[in-house]
Amino acid sequence: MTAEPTTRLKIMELAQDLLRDKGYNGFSYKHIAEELDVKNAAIHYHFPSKEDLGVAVIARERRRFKKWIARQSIRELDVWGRLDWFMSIYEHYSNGGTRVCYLGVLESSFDAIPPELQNEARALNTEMLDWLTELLEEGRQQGEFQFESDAASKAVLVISVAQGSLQIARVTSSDSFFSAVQQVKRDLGFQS
Amino acid sequence: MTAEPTTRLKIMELAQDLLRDKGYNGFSYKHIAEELDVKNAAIHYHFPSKEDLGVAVIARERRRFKKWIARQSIRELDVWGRLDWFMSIYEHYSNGGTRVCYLGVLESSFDAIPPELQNEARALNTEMLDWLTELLEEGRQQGEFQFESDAASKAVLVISVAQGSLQIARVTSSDSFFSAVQQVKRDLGFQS
DNA sequence: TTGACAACTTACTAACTAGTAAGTAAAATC
DNA sequence: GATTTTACTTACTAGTTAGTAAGTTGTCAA
Repeated sequence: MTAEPTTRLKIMELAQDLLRDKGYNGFSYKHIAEELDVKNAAIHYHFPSKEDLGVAVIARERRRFKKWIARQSIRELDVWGRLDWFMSIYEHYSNGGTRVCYLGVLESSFDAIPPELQNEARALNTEMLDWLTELLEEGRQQGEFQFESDAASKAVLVISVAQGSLQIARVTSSDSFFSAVQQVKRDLGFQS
Repeated sequence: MTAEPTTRLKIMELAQDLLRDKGYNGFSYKHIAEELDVKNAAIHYHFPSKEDLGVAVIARERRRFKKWIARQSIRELDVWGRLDWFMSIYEHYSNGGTRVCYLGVLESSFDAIPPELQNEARALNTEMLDWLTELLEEGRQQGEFQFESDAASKAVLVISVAQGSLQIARVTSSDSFFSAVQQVKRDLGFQS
């Protein structure tokens, strides 16, 4: 889309990493300015307030998720393939066990982030839960997934496991994420 | 133990709440000072650095956990009872769906908290995982719990679910925690 | 060629951050 | 009764925070 990354994009990329690693209150415009060798006013030019920056990062992630789930190559996968794809989003976040997903970070310090960012976090959470709920329901109707609870509760469980195990992996530096995903799949009836 | 809470204890109580709700970088000595109507130097008197305060809060929680699991009334419970007790710790954190557990908070912004606090978080995490691993192994040997993976992986899964579902409950304001716990119990073989 | 606009920098601010040094009043210890 | 200790307050500091106002420079269209 763009040949060379503009300052605006560089800011968003770095902010995304910082948000993930340090939380919304764990980084400042100064960090970004020094890292990218620009002045903090340059960041304020693109994102007038820190809230704007945070919202922009999560809103982009929401757009990406929407685009992904609309893609033919994802839609034509069977239910197991789509589940694997969904988990691979978290796996992608997981950078050698040192990263967690945005939602866990934002949820953990929910009372300390600005209102618009709360809304974005809530929206992304809902969209992911809704998609996964539908997938689980479809898989159950196809006889591929086995579970007793309602699909929405199961979706919360699956995302909880992904989110939680990534966080635990961070402090134990183990591969707890992969093991957790395997258990979830087996729980749903996967024959290995 | 103490008739009236001293300033030191009040600081720790409030810091604990703030840590849980806003994260380590989401509160300041000023917040505590204003809330308790003391000067920020009073907090520095009891806890020279913010790192000391954070460590004190988590270290106390570690001592409490150790004391709990050593208690006769806990030890004499059957494996299901002990599992329920363990989950009730998280339930206690969950204050109408607005609170999460300390570990999730600290893990989420792990790169933005001071080293000694990282160590305390790691230690508490390990101690809880170890206790739960032993419980799961004992339950399996008694024929009460059914699971295929190794007990340590299952322990990570159970704690992930508790931690993750509390975080999700915070943004969806649902009772996802209770539903998640029920599913975990059913998964282990609980007959309702 | 001019004028508008985009993408910045320079230079600043007020409020907040953790943290300190020196003083004080009351209680405990000798 | 004198002195030490505890638990603070007063008054301060250096650095950081998000944020702004006023310039500067390069590009691009009329």
